[in-house]
Amino acid sequence: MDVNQALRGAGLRSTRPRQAVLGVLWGSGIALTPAELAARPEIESVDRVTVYRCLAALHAAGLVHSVVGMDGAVRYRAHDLHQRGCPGGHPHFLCKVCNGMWCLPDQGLPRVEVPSGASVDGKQLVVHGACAACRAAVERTP
Amino acid sequence: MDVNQALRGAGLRSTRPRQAVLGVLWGSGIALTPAELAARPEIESVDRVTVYRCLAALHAAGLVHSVVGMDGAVRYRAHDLHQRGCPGGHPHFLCKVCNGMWCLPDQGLPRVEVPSGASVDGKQLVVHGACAACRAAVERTP
DNA sequence: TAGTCACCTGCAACACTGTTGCAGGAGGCA
DNA sequence: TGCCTCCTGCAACAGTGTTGCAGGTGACTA
Repeated sequence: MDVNQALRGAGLRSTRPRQAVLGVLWGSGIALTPAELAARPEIESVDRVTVYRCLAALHAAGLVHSVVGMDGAVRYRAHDLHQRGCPGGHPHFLCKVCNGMWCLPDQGLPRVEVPSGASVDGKQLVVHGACAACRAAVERTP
Repeated sequence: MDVNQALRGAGLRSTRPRQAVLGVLWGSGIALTPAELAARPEIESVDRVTVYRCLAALHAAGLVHSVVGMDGAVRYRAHDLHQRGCPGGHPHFLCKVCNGMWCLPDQGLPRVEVPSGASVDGKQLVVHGACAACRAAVERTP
């Protein structure tokens, strides 16, 4: 499935900015903030406001999910191409050095007892630390 | 232990803004954003910048811990008076209606397998939904 | 292929959040 | 009481996200 098909399939118009945003998210494989996205060469020419609106549309259409890192930044991650309607029902790993965020889709989220009478809409588990590449870089240049 | 003692004990000067901020956090029992804190009558007269700096100092001194909600807002919660050096090592419940945040200190955080070579500094689990009071309010006024 | 219409984009402006620099003031100790 | 360090408040700024609006474009129909 390509970017065009994915957009159409989700009921969205296939426009250049949306193709670019979804293409970068698919290509990067990690979760990106709107600012990181806007800095990509493929998206540099797209207005900042349009990036936000594209992300909102993709999110509403279920093509991406969002995660809030310990730094308070919202990051967006494209779902696996062949696994529609992802969930985001998994932990995420956030590297404090390079700020990259990775999904940990093999693992689930634990059951949590909430205060009596409260209802649960969703959960989010973020693990923060240093990724392998950043640890190696730090050890090379102490 | 009172606010003064707590500040001194943590190696901080006991000033009016710090007393006010810590007092409100202790009194409220829930986690508050800097903006929510600054809106409190006890703190209204304190400069916005000072609120941020007080929170940073209290956090560094281990008198409060911080949590990032699904809304991207950082919230601060005072530790239990008699339980120094809290941890934040527990889940938090965030009400999407009133934006209140509660600690769930009886429960731990699960073990998570991170990508090979990565190191873990900490974890954060946020459960979002509606608190009992907000659910009741919604049901009363449909 | 041309026409139409709803949706999308880009620009400008704004609100909010958080940070930095600096001068003056207050807390705490001798 | 005096002094020194730390803290506060003000001003200014950067970054992030939102809103309104005019114009442009995609997709559908005839």
